[in-house]
Amino acid sequence: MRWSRYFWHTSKEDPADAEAPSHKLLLKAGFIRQVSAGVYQLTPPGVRVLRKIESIVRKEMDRSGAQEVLLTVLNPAELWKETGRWKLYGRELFTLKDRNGRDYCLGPTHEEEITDLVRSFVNSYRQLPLMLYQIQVKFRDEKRPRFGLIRGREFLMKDAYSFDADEFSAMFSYESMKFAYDRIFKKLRLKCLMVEASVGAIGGISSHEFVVLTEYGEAKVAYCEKCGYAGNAEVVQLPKPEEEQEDWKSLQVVETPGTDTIEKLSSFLGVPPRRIIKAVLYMVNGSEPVMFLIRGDRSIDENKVEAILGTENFRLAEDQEVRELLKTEKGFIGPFNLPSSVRVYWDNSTYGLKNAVIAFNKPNHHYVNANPGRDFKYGEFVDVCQVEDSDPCPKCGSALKTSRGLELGHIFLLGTRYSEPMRAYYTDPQGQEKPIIMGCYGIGISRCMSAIVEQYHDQKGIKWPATVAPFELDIICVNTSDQPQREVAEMLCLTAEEMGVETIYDDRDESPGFKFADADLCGFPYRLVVGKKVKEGKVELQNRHTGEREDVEIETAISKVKAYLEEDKR
RNA sequence: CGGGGUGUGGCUCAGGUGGCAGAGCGCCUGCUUCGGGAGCAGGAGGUCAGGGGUUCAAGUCCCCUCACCCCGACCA
Repeated sequence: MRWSRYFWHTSKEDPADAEAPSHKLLLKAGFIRQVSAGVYQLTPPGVRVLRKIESIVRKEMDRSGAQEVLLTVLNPAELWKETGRWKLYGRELFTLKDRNGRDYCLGPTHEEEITDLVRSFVNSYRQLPLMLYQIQVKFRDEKRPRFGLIRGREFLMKDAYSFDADEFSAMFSYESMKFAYDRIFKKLRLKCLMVEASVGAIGGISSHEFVVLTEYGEAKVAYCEKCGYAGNAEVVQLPKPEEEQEDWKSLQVVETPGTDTIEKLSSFLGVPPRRIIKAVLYMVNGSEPVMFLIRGDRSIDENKVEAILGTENFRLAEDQEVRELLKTEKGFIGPFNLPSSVRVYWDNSTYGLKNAVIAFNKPNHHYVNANPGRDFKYGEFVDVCQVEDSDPCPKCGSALKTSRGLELGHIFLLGTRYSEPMRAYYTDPQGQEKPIIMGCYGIGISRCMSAIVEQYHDQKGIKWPATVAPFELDIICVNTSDQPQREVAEMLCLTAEEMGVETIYDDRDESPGFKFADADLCGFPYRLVVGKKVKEGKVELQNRHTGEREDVEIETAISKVKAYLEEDKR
């Protein structure tokens, strides 16, 4: 491909609206262009990368026995009403009406539609198991699109669905997807962690996420370097700590004016935050007060709260509600003399404290040296504590590490959440009608493109792994007005194409520095520089990943590149 | 959905206290140059996000709307 005729336009300036490296570089290098919030166009090189990711995913899906389908973008509301998700999915669903006023949505995921397809043809155990997948554009009206392709409102996703006769067989399908995902992320060269994920309110059986560790992700994960355990922060259970060993001191009431935060209280009393018991009041379903008590140096994980409450419909109590219910101010909430309507939960972190500080619903006052058993009684213990670095691993007890992560894949054993309400039943060998056991398995294809850039870039630009690079080789002619140089460059270009090396030939009438900068920015794994050394029968081969340069014979240059590439892609 | 910020040429931005619309990059023409975003000369390119208001006069002051970005809670 000749760059002078190729629709590829890079920019010298950093784009103003981008923050994340992948967002910045994909824009600057001209792979994507923004059309509106969370909606992007892909240019020819952008499509080349995307298609490569897609074909890696497709190949591994096919290999694991999944069969490709193409479902619709425009989904009729009826199917969504069958499972109740027309209402449940909420504002994220892009909805529209046709000319006759019928309701549709732009598919954000396709459980309903695939179940509809399968139930129309499958009615016997003899037709199971079955695994179908598609690579399709999805639409979600995200509250906050972010970071370019990382979270768009329109994005490309691979979604697979498994259909099995029983749970054992379904587990088998699930495991086969785990292996497929492992192979896919290896091929994409993504350093990826498989973490245990929450099964959520759907009541699924098993769920894992595949996350890459990057600060531009929205998942919080904890992992153990000792035993290999890894989990989404919200599923990592934190146990009660050891009871502290310290003699009881005498209980005191201390005036603590204006100490409405843990920091202020801690420095006012000279007591470390971990000796303070913090009370947080939530309102569930608008009006049911629930109090959580947690150690002052820890914070509440609202995903865990959701799991305990069984609803996502809760929020922190307003100042006014605190006054009405507890006759006190925020910062002075405690578990004493509460109205009977207030449910109380003690986080595990509060267990075994000695000589603690705790509020008792009197503004500007705290108890100091409060001790469980003498001054107060614990109630029901729960785990709502956010995981932090060096918390104990739930498997082996070693210190955990925590990190931000970007979720690229999610696999989920669904059970009969969709097959039951949609009556996707089959007849078993005994003639009994049974619901099909389902699983679903997603990979954010366009998101992977960003994730790869997050993991493979430097100051100068992108460093595409050979498996997904838009072109494998960039040929630069230093002086295009030098006849011999140009002839060598053209010849190398032809040879490369004949030998099946995907090549772009930078024949643009620009200075060498300009072309070098673009080559670094756009991230080709290999670059051949045709310059002065042509006289000696040599050209320079550069490796974008290692930065290494070597002079190679013109005759063998391409076969050398090809050999390197084969090694890289292995 | 809460909080913060920004909208001026294709891109990145400048335009105290109202007074002829600007620069750099990019683009076009010509000449020179050619191993790390070249030089000189000439040229084109604007609904200053949109609407309303104040004023002799608004990019600039006031009100409203819209768009986009960032920080938090949620999805791949």
